[in-house]
Amino acid sequence: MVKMKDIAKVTGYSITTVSKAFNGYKDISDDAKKIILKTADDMGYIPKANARSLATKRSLMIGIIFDEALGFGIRHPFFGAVIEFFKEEVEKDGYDIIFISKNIGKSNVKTYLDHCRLRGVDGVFIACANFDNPEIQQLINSNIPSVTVESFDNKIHSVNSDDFHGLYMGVEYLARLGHTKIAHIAGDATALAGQERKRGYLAGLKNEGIEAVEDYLVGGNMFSFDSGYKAMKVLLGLDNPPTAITTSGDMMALGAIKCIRDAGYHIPRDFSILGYDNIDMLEYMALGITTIAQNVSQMGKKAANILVQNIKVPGMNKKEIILDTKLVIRESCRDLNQA
Amino acid sequence: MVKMKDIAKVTGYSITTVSKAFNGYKDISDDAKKIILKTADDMGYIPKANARSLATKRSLMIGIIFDEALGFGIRHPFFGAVIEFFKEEVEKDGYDIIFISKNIGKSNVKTYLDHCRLRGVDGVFIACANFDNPEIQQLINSNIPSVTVESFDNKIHSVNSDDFHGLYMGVEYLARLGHTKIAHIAGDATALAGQERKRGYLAGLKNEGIEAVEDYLVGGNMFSFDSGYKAMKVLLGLDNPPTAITTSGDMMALGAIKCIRDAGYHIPRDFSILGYDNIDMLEYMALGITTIAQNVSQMGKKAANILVQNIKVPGMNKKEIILDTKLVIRESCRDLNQA
DNA sequence: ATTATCACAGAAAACGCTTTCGTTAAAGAA
DNA sequence: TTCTTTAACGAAAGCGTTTTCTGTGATAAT
Repeated sequence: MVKMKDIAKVTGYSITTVSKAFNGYKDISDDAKKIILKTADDMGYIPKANARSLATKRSLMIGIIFDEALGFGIRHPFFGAVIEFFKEEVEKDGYDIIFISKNIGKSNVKTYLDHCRLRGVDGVFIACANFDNPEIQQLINSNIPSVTVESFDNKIHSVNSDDFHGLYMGVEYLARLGHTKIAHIAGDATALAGQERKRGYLAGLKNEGIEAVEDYLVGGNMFSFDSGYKAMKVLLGLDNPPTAITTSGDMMALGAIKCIRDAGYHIPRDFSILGYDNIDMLEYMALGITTIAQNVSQMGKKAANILVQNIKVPGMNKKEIILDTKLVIRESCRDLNQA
Repeated sequence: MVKMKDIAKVTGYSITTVSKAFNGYKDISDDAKKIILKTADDMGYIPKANARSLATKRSLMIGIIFDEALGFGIRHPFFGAVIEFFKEEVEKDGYDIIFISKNIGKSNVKTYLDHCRLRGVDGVFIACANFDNPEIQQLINSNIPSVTVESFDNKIHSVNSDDFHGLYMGVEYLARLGHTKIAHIAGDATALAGQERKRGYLAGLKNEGIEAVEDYLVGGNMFSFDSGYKAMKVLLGLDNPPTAITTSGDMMALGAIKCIRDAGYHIPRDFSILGYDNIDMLEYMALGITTIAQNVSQMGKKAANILVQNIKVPGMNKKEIILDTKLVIRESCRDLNQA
């Protein structure tokens, strides 16, 4: 592999000057620069990131933390998408992403922070994690710049959706369609998103003058398909079941739909369903599912921008960005007015 | 950050001996080793991968190439899953994965190979790529070990599904249900998978004594939802439309289903649909879609194993692995016998 | 008692790059 | 002319490891 030394030899310049040609130093003549760059190109020179990192203490790598109970990994319908947009954005600045897991190989790397240090990442994107996890705390208390989405911790930058308003908007829509018996399948109560969406649901109800029914508020553990299925099952068992069901995530909505269908009912004839997230999958379903869309691409991009910025200017103030949500109307909610 | 030098100072041993303690050298006493390891642990020592790579010329990083026209990136329903399993497997050996794209930042990195060299990856997993692409050729002709799935090139290890038999089995199943008017929405004709599945379809037909109808063989560009939708549209326009439609991918099947539904028909009453791949998404659909499952986890794992092996013993013979496919029966195919 | 073997340890070079600082010659100021 | 500034360049140290090779004292073999 051709290295700077080789270019130096061919051009007659020193290694120092060669290096300067690449790194925008001013104390080098235009001539020298031109010759060196040309020669480097001809010789097919590619700098070695490792060596460079060693010298500069910058790796141009960003770690991704993906600490979710569901085990989807990269395939997670929501976070997978956020990461994709995040990745595309940081690549513009020359960063590569790397997945941070504990237990890497046989080494003595045992924690997220260890792995970050091993690879010398310049920053870390905590895409999905429980902030009660001591390992996560250890990480965000370290000197490694970090950003997260869909969660909040005052030690770290975050970008979130306006989840409160999202569900608020959702029940507003349902009420407009004539629904009064509106349920909510809540997401993880320990997650910010789960809490906010539930709050939005409750506030939406109040706003419409609808009294909250205790039985209509179910779920509350995970955001999963199964959890949605189970929650729907209890809703179905009620003496006076709801006509519309809001959810804290599309996967739960999908689970609920499956449950409804298994019970022999039809959507939206018998039950109206409102999803949350607007994951890609919905595009491909035969039955169009009405949902509250998060701005996934913005979420990924903003997170990327903030992190990169923080890497460049270390002492940056904590930023918290809130993204608008949007109601995406498809076919899963019935208009009771035109019965 | 604590480095070997610090451990050396504290323990009184030399840097050399400290290094030996970590790397399984034999010319070090048990005592020394124990003391060094203990001290390292106490001091929270984590080796720096960069420095190590520089010295060893191994990076413990594997590049992932994801060169697909669809633009899904990481979110690709099929390859995303393969990559996840691949990742989990290589992590056991201490490898991290990194996504290889051209045009990385402002650097003079312009090709996949450039990016690989920049990062010094030990191997590369060509998850999805067109082997006619000169950049891909450049890469597999380099000295970097590589492996691919769902494609074939005699220069590189590959793991594939028995796609031929998959579709063969599919039409066999459909014929058993009483179907004789069986169509096929073909995948990309330039892709091995697309070709093999089509071959399997044709062979299956012949095996059942069913004459192939030219009009029943449609599609042939991409594996996408849209492509499936469009292909189904022409099938629907036929004077004598098929009763069953096999596809070269679940996304196409989903597109076809949408098309059928938009046209006011019902599945499986009016048309039977057979998917291919068994992507995760199918689990969550209200209508269970019968499909030919590829063994995604095995595909990812085998690819990982082969690549890691090849990294360790460079001159390894080219391997080609063929995985079994499996018919997964759900609800989308109608049994014509019990009409 | 002498030599060969062995177990253990460390010095030093190497990996490929960046960056500080010093040097030189030419140009400008006095 | 002499002094100061400036532009261009290179020497060398440093980043944190690994690895080869040499050295030493103790033990075993002769």
